[in-house]
Amino acid sequence: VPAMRVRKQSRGEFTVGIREIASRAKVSIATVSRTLNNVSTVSRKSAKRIWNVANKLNYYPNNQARALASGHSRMVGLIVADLTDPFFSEIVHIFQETALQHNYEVLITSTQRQESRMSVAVQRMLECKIEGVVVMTSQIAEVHLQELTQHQVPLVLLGGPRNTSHSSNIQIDFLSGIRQAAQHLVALRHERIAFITGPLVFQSSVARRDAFLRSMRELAMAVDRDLIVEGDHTPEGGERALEQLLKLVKMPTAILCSNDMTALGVMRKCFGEGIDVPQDLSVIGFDNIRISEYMSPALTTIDLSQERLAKTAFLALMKDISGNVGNALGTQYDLKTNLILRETTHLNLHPEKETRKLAIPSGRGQKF
Amino acid sequence: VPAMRVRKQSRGEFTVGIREIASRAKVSIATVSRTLNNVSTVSRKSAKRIWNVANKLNYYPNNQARALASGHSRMVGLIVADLTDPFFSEIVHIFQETALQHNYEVLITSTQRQESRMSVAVQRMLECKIEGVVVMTSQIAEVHLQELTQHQVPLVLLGGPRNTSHSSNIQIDFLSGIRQAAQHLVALRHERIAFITGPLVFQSSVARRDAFLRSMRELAMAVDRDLIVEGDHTPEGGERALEQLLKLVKMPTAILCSNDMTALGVMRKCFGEGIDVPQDLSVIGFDNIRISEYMSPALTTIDLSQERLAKTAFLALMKDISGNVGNALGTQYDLKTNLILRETTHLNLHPEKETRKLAIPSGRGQKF
DNA sequence: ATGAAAGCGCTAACAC
DNA sequence: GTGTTAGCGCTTTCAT
Repeated sequence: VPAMRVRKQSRGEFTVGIREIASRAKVSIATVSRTLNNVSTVSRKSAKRIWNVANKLNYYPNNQARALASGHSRMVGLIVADLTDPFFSEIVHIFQETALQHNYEVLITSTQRQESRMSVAVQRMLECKIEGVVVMTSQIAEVHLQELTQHQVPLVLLGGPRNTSHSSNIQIDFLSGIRQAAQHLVALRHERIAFITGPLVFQSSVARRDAFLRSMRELAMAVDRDLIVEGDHTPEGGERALEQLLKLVKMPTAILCSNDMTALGVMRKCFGEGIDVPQDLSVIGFDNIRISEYMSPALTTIDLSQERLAKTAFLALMKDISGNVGNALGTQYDLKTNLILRETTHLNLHPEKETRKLAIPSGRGQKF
Repeated sequence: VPAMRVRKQSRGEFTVGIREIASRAKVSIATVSRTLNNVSTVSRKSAKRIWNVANKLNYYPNNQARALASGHSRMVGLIVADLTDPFFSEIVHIFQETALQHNYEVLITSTQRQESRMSVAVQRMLECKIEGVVVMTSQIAEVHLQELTQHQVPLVLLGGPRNTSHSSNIQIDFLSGIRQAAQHLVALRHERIAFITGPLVFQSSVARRDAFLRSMRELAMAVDRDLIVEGDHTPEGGERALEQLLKLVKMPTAILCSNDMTALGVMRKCFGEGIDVPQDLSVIGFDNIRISEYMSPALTTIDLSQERLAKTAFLALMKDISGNVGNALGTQYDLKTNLILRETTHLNLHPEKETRKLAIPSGRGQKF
């Protein structure tokens, strides 16, 4: 039985493919493929003809088929802790934008800070045959990362363990910004400075707290145990933490928060309790999410450039994907943080002991 | 030359596929495929054996291959105006969550309110052979929608034109919520009530403004032309709009904003200018984004349930995808809006003319 | 510079 | 219940 050369249309649907283009342009499908992929060995004449036909037919290549045939899906994964957190939504956006410029699609996953969601996320990534994954959440068990590396998937972690093999790592230099914040507050005569942490089960939360502790030690400032309160990086957590601080016999005069959402909750609670920010209480956030600028008063915060982070992450992944195969140890990246002075810090009006008066009239609008 | 039955591994990479499983489980690849797809006609014994092998080999199906062979990509597209806008990031999240439950991946696109980005978005969708698209932005030219319908892609629009063929439509009932807001303000004795619109090139912005105008007319309240100011749905736009309002000889005592981000800008500016919200000026937002609750004072706003919107959109799309093929007219959906009373509205303390005193002491915390 | 042909990993008839 | 086989739409040698 001779093979028929009839195009079988399954389910009666009609799709333009390179076959159609090939026959109309009187060339082989190979030439069409080359043309569409900008392979240089195609003659000007054919190329022109092929492009014309393709446009006329309103042709769009089939990514699935392409991926299958070429072995490259041109997809990467991005796993974040919470897509609805402004900090991450900004990152997701820039990351995707960057990916797009490199002709990559990105599979987004928000774990909503629940570790249980990771396994399904990893599964999706693997089934879509992504070429690499960026992980921006601590709620990820070793097992899941192993599952990925086991399948040869290049990994870029945010604040992962120091010397990871099989994966690159982006480290945030919390200390640089937090030290600036601490010095700023001390310069404003604050003596009782509180710190509201993130969930301490996460490395990154611990790192921020430790950076604070270290900064205070450098300045020879005592820090009561009471003044370190655990939050959860949500406004609600911030409110609860402030409540706890409010019960103290000696209230802090300044609070440093592990992220801006926490600071948002703190300020909200202050408003409710009639506490004036920054006259009665100075507040500093962390992340510099877009809306921090629009709070009233505008939040003084530590900037962690979401744009730099997102771009660094994608580029790091690209490097690892296109780089040599296999077990090469990943690259380390470091991102600095910086204090952004706005309106929520003020000279401490109620110092406990008289210190020598310095000519620092106010913290507002002051260049650091 | 006899055909060899050797698995040719391209590029030297090793991937477990159903062939591998089949040979180890001593069945054909068809049976493996059936098992993995839970087709009931597989014997218990074989199924068990196959699952065991699959698990042991750490097998993950290849979605691309699946899509190609079956003709179903199990991917849908979601196009939103701005992923970094809290209103949309919430929607994106819930939409994706819902999609996941139905075993669908979602291709997210944020047009950043630029129409130019639509064409590339549409291109991506088409190349990924998505099964349907939800469009939640007005910045989309007819041409692009046509491109999609032309390719038989089911469409769900948010606030699209009324009687669209080839696409379903989710209509927001702006009037229900805006009328409540207007009545609330009038009940609080406000007479000069301003409205900051969204960009008036968009149907949805016009619709909100018109709902306001209509509500005021219903209440026999005059609305000066000066009191309708165009914003752009960003905090910056809100600030600019308030600036304009501030120049008026007769300031409004209440402002209704086309969205919460605008209200955020307004409140920020008020804080800067020493205008007390709500004593001097009542402010009402629209959308009820999560942070509106955490502003200080907490924003009174009109709720548009992001959860309902996202779920409705996805389910509508599912219906159109699985429904009959071709040119069936889509379904219309309607979503109500509702006033949420919080802390940014207050009895007007400076009424122009004495109206009869009613026993309404304050707008704060009041049930409407 | 172009074409023929062999798959990529899987699904879905169809046959038994 | 299970196996055989023909593709899905494309890329990519290998010849020519």
